Amino acid sequence: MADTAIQIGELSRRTGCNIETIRYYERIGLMPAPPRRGRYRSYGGGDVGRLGFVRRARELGFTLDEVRALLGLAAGGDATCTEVRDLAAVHLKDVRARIADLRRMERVLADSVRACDAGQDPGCPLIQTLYAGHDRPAESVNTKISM
Amino acid sequence: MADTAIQIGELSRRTGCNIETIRYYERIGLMPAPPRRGRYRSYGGGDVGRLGFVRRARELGFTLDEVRALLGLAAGGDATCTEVRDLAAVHLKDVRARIADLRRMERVLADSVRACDAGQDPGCPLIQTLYAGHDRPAESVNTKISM
DNA sequence: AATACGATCTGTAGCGACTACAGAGTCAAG
DNA sequence: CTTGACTCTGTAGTCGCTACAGATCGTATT
Repeated sequence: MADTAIQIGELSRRTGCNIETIRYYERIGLMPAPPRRGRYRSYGGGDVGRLGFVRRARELGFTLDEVRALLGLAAGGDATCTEVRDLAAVHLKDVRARIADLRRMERVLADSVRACDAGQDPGCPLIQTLYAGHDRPAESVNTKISM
Repeated sequence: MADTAIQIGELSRRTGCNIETIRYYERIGLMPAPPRRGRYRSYGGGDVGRLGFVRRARELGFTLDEVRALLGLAAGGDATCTEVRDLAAVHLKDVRARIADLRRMERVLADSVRACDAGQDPGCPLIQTLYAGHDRPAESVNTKISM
């Protein structure tokens, strides 16, 4: 436990997290500032764990603020499970909304591409879709256009 | 056709596009700088059409660069349908990849929430998932974590 | 001992697609 | 003549990184 000290490059390799990103996480207070060996950052096993946690949470689509909250909850006792659950449930709802949005896009795009391939319309079907719009002004579940 | 001149607020209302965003589109050259009545921008029917086109393309998830390309193609003749089709097809692939990513997230989240609800594990199942990772380092189709 | 190489350091600026101000000017109605 | 709604310009902020530039550090080789 004592001499498992590693440098930032090794931490990066073990977690799959970019070096610049690690330093960024430190700047915004998501990762603690580690002690220095000389002027180099010196990390331990705890950091590998914490950063791994952060990365996995990010892979599940949690925002950095949510990750911060999760880290706080994870540190607390086990009475926090409900809170974690609720955070996840809210996020899950969001993920599902995004899936729904994307599926709508997918459908329209696939239809257009198919119509293009059929090639019977005078003029490009997709361009026509874009010019005319399709009935509704197309409000998405998420108000904003989420790239 | 002559006196259909409208102000930016009206254009915003008709297209559902934020005023600031309209000015932003002008700055980046996606919308042409309209003539001025005094110092106020004065738009015509063509602008409503063009901006509507842009908005619908954005709703389909095209990037602004892709929208620029689509606008160019739309202006060109009808030999461009193939190019439009290809642009759409590439984008469709991307949309599908994102859906796949989100579905992976959805599955893990839903599982965790369910496990939390069951409430049999000692400790929170989601927190445990995040700490331990689930077998693979979880590479997504899109290399980067796409919020 | 000099030098080359790799890793790390700090600090700043850029990305995409907006969004949010501040502070000034313009216009019509009451 | 003032109020209120609208518009103007310009700049800075958002999110989550990513990409530099230019300095410094530690080790290995010549």
